[in-house]
Amino acid sequence: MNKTSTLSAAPGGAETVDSDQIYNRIFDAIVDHNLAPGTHLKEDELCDIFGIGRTRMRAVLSRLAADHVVNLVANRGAFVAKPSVEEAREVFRARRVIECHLAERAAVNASDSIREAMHAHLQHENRARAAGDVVQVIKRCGKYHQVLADQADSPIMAHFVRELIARSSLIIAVYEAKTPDEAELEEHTRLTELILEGQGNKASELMDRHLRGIESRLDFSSKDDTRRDLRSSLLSP
Amino acid sequence: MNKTSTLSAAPGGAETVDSDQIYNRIFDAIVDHNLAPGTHLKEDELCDIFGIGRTRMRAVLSRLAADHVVNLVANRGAFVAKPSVEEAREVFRARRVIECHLAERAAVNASDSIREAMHAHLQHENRARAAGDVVQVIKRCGKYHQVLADQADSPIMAHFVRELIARSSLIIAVYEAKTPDEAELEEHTRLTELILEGQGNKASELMDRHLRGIESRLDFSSKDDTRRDLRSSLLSP
DNA sequence: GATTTCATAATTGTGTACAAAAGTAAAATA
DNA sequence: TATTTTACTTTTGTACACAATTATGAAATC
Repeated sequence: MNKTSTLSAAPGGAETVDSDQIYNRIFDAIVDHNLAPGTHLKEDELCDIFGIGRTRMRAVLSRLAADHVVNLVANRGAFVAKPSVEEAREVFRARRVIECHLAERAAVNASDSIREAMHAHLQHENRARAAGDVVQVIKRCGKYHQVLADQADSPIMAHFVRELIARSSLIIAVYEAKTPDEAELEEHTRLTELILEGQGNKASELMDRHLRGIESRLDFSSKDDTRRDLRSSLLSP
Repeated sequence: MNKTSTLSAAPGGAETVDSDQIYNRIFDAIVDHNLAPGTHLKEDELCDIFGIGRTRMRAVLSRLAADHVVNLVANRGAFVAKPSVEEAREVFRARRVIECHLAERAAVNASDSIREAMHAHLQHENRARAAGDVVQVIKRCGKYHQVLADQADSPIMAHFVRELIARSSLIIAVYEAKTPDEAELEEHTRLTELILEGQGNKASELMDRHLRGIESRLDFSSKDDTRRDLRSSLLSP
C-alpha cells in the first residue's frame, strides 16, 4: 500500500520518492517491452502511479527524451518513441562502429575482472534459455551488449551504447524479428571467448557480423499498434 | 532595454521567448568560451537575463546537463562542466572512433553537396585566420568537425559528435593548448581534399592523427579559475 | 587570531493554480 | 448521411508560492 517507500526517517514525515528510481522504472519498462512504442505517457496518470507532482515527473520525462526513448511533442505530451526505418538503420550503423571498437578494446585489455563479469552474465543468459523464459532471454541478450561495453573502460562510449541498446529494443518492438533466434546466444558465447583470448580483430569482426545479423532479421513492414495499460506495465515487477 | 524581445504580435500580449533560443544561447556561450568551466549558473539570474520563469529555465539547464556541458549538483544548482583529465582522454578517444569513421564515410559518399559545404566552411575559416581574429579561428576550427560530421549522412553519430565537440571546447578551456596552432588549419584543408578525392582510408588516418595532435597539445596542469559576469557573457553577441 | 555557533540571506526543490492548447462528442447545418 | 460548429473535457505549459537546503557573516568561544 506504500508506493516505493523506503520507510521514512522522520516521524510522520512525508517521505519523498527518488526521481532516479522512477526514471529507471519507466526506462526499463520501455526497454523490456512493457510499454509499447507510441504509448502516450500522460503526466497526471504517471503522477498518480508514482505519487509525485507534475514538476518532477516532467523532469523524468525530459531525461527519457534526452535518451531518445521518449518523444516530447509540443502541447501533446510524451510518447514512447517509435523509431522509423531510417532511424533503425542509423542506430545499428552507430552500434557497429562503437561496439566493434569496444569489443576490440575489451579484448586488448582482457583481464580477470572482464572474464568474471562476462561469465557471470552468460550464466544468467543460459539459465534463462534453459528455463525457456523467452522474455528473460530477450532482456538478457540486450544486457549482454551493455555488460561488454561497460568492460571496455570507455565510459563515454558505454553511455552512447546504453542509449543505442535502448533504441534497438524499441526497434525490435516495432519491426519484430522474424525468428526470436538461437544463433544469438551462441555468438555471445563465441564473442566472449575471442575477447578473453585477446583476439581483438576477430572479436571486432564477429561483433560486426552479429549486429548485422540482428538487423537483417528485422521485418520492415507496417504493423498495427498494440496498446497496454500504463499502471500494470509499470507497477507489476 | 528589451531583452530578446521580438516584438509581440498580440496587442499588449505577453510575448513568450523561445526556450530553444535560450538553450542555444547558453550552449554557444559555453562552447565559445564566454562562460568559464565551473561557473555557477544561478536560476534567478538567468531568469532575469532572459525574462522567463524558473520552470522553463530549469528545463533548459536539464537539456544542457544531458549534453554534459553543464553539471547539475543536488541542492546547489547548475555549473558549467569542468572536465577531468580522464574525461578529456575519453572524449578524444570517442571522437577518434566516431569521427574517423565519419571521415571515411564522407569520403566514400563524396558528392557535390559535400564539396560545397566543406569549401564554404573552409573559406570562413581562412578568412578568420587572415583577419587575425583568434577567437573566430577557434570557433571555426570546432565548427569544421561539426560540418564534416553533418555531411556523413549519419545523424545519430553526428549528434554524438556535437556533444563531444562541445565537451572538447570545455577541455581546451581547462587545459589550454600550449600553441593556438597553425597546423590545424592546414590539416583541415588536407583532410577536405582527401575526402573529396574519395580516399577514405587516408582521410580516416589523417583524422586520427589530427585529433591526437590536438589532444597532445593540451597542457594537463592545475589552473586557477577565472570568473566572468553572466550577463555580459550571454547578452553581448 | 582561529574556530565554532548561530542567525540570516540566498538558492534550489517541488507542488499547485491557472492559462493555453488539443481532443471529444453532441448539436447544427448542408 | 456527411460535414461543420460549438460547448465541454482533458491534457499540457508556465509562473509562482512556500519548503528545504546551503551559503554567508557576525557573534561567541577557545
